[in-house]
Amino acid sequence: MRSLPQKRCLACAERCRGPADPCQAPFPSLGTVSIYPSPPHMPRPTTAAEIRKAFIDFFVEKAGHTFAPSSPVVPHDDPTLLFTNAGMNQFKDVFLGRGKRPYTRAVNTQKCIRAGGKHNDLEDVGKDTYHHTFFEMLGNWSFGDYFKEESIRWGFELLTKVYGLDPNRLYATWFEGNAAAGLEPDLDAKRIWESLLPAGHVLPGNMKDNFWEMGDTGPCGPCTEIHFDRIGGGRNAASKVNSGDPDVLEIWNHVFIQFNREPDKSLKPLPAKHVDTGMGFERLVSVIQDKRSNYDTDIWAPVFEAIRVRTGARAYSGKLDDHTDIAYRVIADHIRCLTMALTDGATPSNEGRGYVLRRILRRAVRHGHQTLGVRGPFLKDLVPAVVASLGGAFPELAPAAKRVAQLIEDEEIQFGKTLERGLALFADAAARVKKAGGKTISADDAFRLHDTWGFPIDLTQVMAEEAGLTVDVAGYETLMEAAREKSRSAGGAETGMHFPPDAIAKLEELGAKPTDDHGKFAGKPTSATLMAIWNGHDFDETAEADSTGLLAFVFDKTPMYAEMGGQVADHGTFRVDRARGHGSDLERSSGGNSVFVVEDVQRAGSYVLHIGRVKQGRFSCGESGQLMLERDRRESIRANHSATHMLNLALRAVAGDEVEQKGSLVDDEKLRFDYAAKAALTIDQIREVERRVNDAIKANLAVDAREVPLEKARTISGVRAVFGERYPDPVRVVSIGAPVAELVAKPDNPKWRELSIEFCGGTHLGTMGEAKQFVLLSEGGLAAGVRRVFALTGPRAMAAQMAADNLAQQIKDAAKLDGEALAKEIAEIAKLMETLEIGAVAKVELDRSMEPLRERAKAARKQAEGAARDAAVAQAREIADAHAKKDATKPLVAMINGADAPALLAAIDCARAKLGDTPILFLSPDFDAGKVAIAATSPKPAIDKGLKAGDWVKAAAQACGGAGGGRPDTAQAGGKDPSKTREALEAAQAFAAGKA
RNA sequence: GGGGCGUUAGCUCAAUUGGGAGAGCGAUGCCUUUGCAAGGCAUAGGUUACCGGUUCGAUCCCGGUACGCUCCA
Repeated sequence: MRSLPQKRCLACAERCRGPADPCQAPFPSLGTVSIYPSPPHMPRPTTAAEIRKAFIDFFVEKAGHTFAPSSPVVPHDDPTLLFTNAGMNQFKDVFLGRGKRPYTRAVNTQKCIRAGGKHNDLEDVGKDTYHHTFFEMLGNWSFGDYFKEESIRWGFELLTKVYGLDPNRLYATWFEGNAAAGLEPDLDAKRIWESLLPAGHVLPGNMKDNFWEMGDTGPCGPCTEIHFDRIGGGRNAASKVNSGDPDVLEIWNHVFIQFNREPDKSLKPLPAKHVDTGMGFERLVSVIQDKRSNYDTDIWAPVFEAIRVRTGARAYSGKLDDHTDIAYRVIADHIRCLTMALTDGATPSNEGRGYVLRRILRRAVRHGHQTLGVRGPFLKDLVPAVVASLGGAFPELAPAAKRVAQLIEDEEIQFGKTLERGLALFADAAARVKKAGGKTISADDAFRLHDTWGFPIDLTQVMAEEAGLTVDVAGYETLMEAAREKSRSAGGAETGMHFPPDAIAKLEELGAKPTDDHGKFAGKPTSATLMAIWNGHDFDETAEADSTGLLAFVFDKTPMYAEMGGQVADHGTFRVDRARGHGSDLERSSGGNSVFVVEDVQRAGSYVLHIGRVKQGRFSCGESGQLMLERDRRESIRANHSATHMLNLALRAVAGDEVEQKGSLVDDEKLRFDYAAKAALTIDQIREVERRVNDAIKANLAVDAREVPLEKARTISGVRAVFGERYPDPVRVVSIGAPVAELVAKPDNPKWRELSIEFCGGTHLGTMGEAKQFVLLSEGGLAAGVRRVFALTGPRAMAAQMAADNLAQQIKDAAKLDGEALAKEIAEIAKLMETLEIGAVAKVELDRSMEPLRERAKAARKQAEGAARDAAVAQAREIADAHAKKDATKPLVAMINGADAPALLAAIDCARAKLGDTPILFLSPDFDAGKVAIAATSPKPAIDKGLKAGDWVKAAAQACGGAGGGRPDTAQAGGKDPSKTREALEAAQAFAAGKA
C-alpha cells in the first residue's frame, strides 16, 4: 500500500492544466466558494476504491460537504419506491420540503438497484457493457445552499484535476427550454460551461435529456449532463453525444431542482432551490481506467474469478455476444445485487420487491445452469467474493454474509423444485403434441407453464428444440400481454389528503408558525387557535358543516399525535363553544357550538394536519377553541406501544440476539411486531415471552422518555434502533425500568442491556402496570426469515384470557358427554376457538385438551357407523334368504330399518352375494332427519331388459318427494318425505314389474 | 394491488356428465429364510385445508377464508 502524505498544494499551477484553474483563478462571481483549498497533492486515484474515496474526500474537504452514508437499497420509509434507485432518494423529504438535515451540503456513494420499477435494467444486463441491476451512484447535494455555478465548476475540477480527465474529451449539455411547457432555456448552465470547455463542446439538449423529473409528480428542474469521449485523439465527438454511441457516454448529471410538478401537470416554483447530482461509479471507473466496458474494471475482477473457480468455466474474455461471457456478466451483476439487497433486509418472495429479487436470482441460476453447466446451488458460494470487493465501502456486508448465503441457497433449492415440476409438465405437454401428430407446443401450454408454474419461456423453447418441436411464441406473447393488461387495469384509487410542498411554502408565507406539538405526549385538552383550513386544493377562510369531503385544520398547537413510526394517529374533536365567549360577537349572537371531528392526523413539514369533517356549525381561521383527543383510544395505543417495547426486549432474550425489528404497528386494538429470526417460536418460547412482558407489568416498571443528543444516545449499551431508520438529533430515548438520566450518566453500564431502551417518538405509559395484562395472540411467518406476532394488552387481553378460561371449563364439561352430544359440543367449541380472540399459548393448550375428546368422538362415530351397517346387513341377510326361498329370479324390493346411504350399500352388497342375478332395491326411512335413503343394484341381464338401477331409484325417490340417479348397475337416491315410504316401495315394485 | 394454480392416508400423487375415496412408497402384524438383503400375506391409517351455498346426494359445481406455489403491476 502506498501512503503518501496528503499535503495541501501551494503551487498548484505548475501541475494543473486546463482552461480554468480554480487555484489560480477562483470563480470571480463567488465570494465564498473561491477560497476553497487547492486540491491535495496525491497520486491520481486509479483503483475503484481510490476513485470512490477521492470523490467523497473532494467534496468533504474542499467544499464543506457532510458525508451522509448510503441509505439501504431497501427503502424503509418510502412505499412508492421498490428499491433505492438514485442518490437523492434518502433526501427526498428535503426536496419535498417535508424534512430537514443538520447540514445543507451532502456527499456520498449511494447503493442503487434498478430492477422491477420505473427504471428497469434487468433485461439488459449481460447484453451490453454498462447496464447493471446494482450499481453505485456518486453524488453531491445542495439543500437550498449553492446552485448551478458551484456545482458545475466543482464537477469540472474534480474530473480534470483530481481524476485527470482531458477537458478536450468532455462535453456538456444544457436545457434548451420548451415553449410548449412554458420553460425557459437554462442559459446559466450554458454560460458557465462555455467558460470551461472548448468551443463546440457545449450543446443544447431537449426536454427528454435535460429536464429531470422524479416521477409523475414531485420536484423537478433542468439538468446539465457531462459526457466523455473514450476515443479522444483531438476529434470532435459532439455529434455522438446522446446518440447511443458506447464510446461517448454520459458520466455525470447535475440536476437543478427548482420546480414541483403538480398532480394537474402544472409546474410551481419551489421555495428553496436544490442541487442533486449523480455520477455512475462503475462508468467513471471504466473511463479513468481506460476500459471500454464497466466489466473490464477491477470492480468485477474478483467476482469473475470466484465464478470461474466455482463453476469451472473458462476465464472471462469480454466478448459481447459470447454466451459464456454473457453468463459471467449476468451472474456477477445479479449476485452483487442480491447480496446487497438481502444484506439490507429484503427477502425473495412472490410479491413486490421480493419478487424482483426472486426473478434476478432465477435469471442468474439459469445462466449458470444452462450456459456454464453448473448443477445445484452455486450462487451462495459467490457471496464472499462480493463481500470482499464491496465490504470496504459498505461495512454492513460482512456481518450479514452468512445469513445472506443461507437465504440464497434456500431460494436456489426452491427454484430447483419449480424447475423439476416444470420439466414434468413440459414432458406432458410435449407428449400430447406428439400424440396428436403436431410439431408446435401451443401458446396456451407455454403460457400456463410460465404463468402458473413459473417455468421460463426461454427454457420451454430450449426444451422444445431438443424434442424436435417448436413453440408458439407469438401466441404466448399475446397471452402474456393480455395478462399484463389485466393486472395494470386493476390499479386501485388512491385515498387520503394531498398536501403538496407549495402548500407548506404558502403556510410559511402566510406567517403560520410550525405547529407546537410538545403537548402530544401528555395529550391533555388544549386551547388552540385555528390557523388554516386546507380543502385538498386550496386554503379556505371558513368551513361549514354542510361542506362535503375531508378538510385539514392547522392549529398553532396540538395535543394530538400524528401517525408516525408505526403508531397510528389520535382521533378527537375541535370545539368552539361560542356561548362561553369564543368567537366574534356576531357569531356568538348567532349562537351554537361548532364541532370538527378529527379522523386522522398527519405531519407535513413542520406542520400538523388535523384531517376530518365539520360535524356541526362553522369555523373561521383565527378562532380559538378546545382540541381534545379520544382518551380511551389514546390509552389503548399507549399501552400497546409500551408493550411493544417490552415484547422486543423479551423476544431478544428468548429467541436470541439476532432478533432484529423489521417493523411494527401500534393501534388502539392490537400491536403487531415483525422481526427477523431463523425459526418460529416454540410454544414454550411464546409462554416465556408472555411471562416476561407480564412480569414487567406486575413489577409496574416506570417508563421514562427524554430527548438525548444522538451521539450520546448511541453509546448507551443495549439501545435498540431500527435498522436503516433515520433518527433526529436530539433523539427521544424511551426507557423502561430506569430513568433516561441514569442511562446517560453511565451509558456503558452493562446492566442496561437487560432493559428496554429504544429510540422512539411515540406515546407511552407512565408505568407498565397500566397495561394490566399482555397476551400474545399469534405467531407466524411473513416471508423467509421474517416472523410476525400479534398481541393484546389491557381489557382486550383480559377478555382473551377470560375467553380461554371459559373454553377450558367448557371442554372439561364436554368430557362428561358421549356420542352425538359430544360430537356436537366438539364442533361448537372448535368454532368458538376459531372466532374468539385467544392467546396463542391458550390455543395450543386447549387444543391439547380437546384431543382425547376428539378421539373418543371419532371412536364413537365409527362404532355407530359400524353398528348401523351391521344391523342393515343382518336385515338384508334375512330378507335375501326369505326371497331366495320364494322366487329368487324376481326383483327384490324391501325396506331396511335405520340405515343411511353407506349402510344401505353394504346391505345391497350382502344381498347381492346371496341372490346372484336378482335386481335389488332397498330403502330406509329416517323420520328424524326427514329423509329416505334409497339404493339399488341391477345385474347385467336385468339391465338389458331395461331395468336400470338409476331409473329404478329415481322412480322410488320421486314417489317420496326426492330425486336421484346413478349408473345402470348401481345407484343411490334420496327422498324428502319418510311418510311416503309405502308409496315409494309400491312405485319401485311397479317399476320393476314393468321392466321384468 | 390484480390474476392463474394448488391443498385428498405419514410421504409422492390418482380419482369425469355429481353417485361406494384409491395406488405406490412408508408403518404395523404374521409367514418364508440359518441370518441378512429381500419376498409373500394381511392390517391399520381419511372431517378430501376450513366455513357457507346448490343438490336426494359434493373430493368434484358456486361463494368466502387460510396457507402454499406462480405470473403480472
